[in-house]
Amino acid sequence: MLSFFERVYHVVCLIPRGQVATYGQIAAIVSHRGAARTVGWALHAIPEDSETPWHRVVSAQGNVTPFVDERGVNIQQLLLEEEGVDLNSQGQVELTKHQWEGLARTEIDALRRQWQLMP
DNA sequence: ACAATGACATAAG
DNA sequence: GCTTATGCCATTG
Repeated sequence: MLSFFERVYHVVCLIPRGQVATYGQIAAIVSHRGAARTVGWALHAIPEDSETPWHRVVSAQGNVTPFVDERGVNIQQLLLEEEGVDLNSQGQVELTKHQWEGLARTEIDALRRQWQLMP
């Protein structure tokens, strides 16, 4: 039985390069609707050497995290731009262009079965 | 067991 | 547009 965090990481790894997903989207897959906050918590807990593409997760408005490094550079924005995801003047991802379509019902069900989640 | 925390979401004013 | 308030849920102290 994978922990909630591990499930989050698993799903985040499914987000294709050049696309982004919202916290709510992830939450809807790994748990019930409403676990969005915990998803954020899970991402916050990601070790830096992890290969999980956490930068492909943004808020429902397309906002990236306010986290910046010592030089004030927004890591997430940088990583996204490297993948060809453009942000508007307000530093938001254009969800209409880059939002991940998510998983098909059948795929979600398969994952849930794999995780032994009872809906 | 309980309260607090969090990189959220949604609805209402 | 904005600011609140409320719901949500796993983890941690």
